[in-house]
Amino acid sequence: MTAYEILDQLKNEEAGLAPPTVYRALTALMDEGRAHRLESLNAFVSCQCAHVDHAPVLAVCDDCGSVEEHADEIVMDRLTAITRATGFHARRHVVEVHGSCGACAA
Amino acid sequence: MTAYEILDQLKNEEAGLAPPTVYRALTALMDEGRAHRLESLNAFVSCQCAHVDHAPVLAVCDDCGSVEEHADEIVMDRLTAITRATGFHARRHVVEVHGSCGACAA
DNA sequence: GAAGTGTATGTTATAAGATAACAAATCGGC
DNA sequence: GCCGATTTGTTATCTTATAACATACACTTC
Repeated sequence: MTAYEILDQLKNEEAGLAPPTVYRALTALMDEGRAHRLESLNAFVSCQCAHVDHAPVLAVCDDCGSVEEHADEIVMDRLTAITRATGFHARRHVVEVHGSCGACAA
Repeated sequence: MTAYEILDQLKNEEAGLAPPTVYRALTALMDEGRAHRLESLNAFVSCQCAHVDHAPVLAVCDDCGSVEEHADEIVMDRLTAITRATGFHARRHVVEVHGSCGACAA
């Protein structure tokens, strides 16, 4: 869901809302780990995982738009290790996979 | 480098260029594997790797803006495997790491 | 309690990123 | 050469995100 889609929905309930309000709320939710940014679609998804420290792997179905969330510490640790080889200090990971979900791929 | 930064530069050499032209060129370059999209910054980077089939891991320094490119088949394969557990058919990977590069972290 | 400072919130305006739409040119097949 | 498909260039508009500003609120100091 993009910020503007959220805005359109909230406008039906609460007149006069503007983009900054939505973005601030989304930023707060992400800081709490309750929502994730989906960079490749300029969108946001609510967190479906039990609270983990690592960013999730988001699998996006290009056909139906569904988003699956996978927590995988091995990937994140490997990313941190790869980049550490050049002295890089990793702080935030963005991991997204585009494809077709099980239902659409069948 | 964002598309508009590229556009500004090209405008000095070739008057009258417009965004679509730049985006088309960038799309073509990405199709050839000669450039990569940096989703989290709405930017593009030229490909520095020997030609690999997999999307690279892009490590972005939030301090100086430098971008390191790492090719790692293990990460990509694991991403494909994780998502395949639910029948997902992976086609495109987005893997980016934000942090501080070796020079800035020192 | 009043004043000052910093932060949060809401609103307005604008910046930044991207694409739709259209016209013209080019290419390939017949 | 003609026609349809594709490519290229241009104009216009859409989409996403943030800067800027005003106001309110919270906290600290006197």
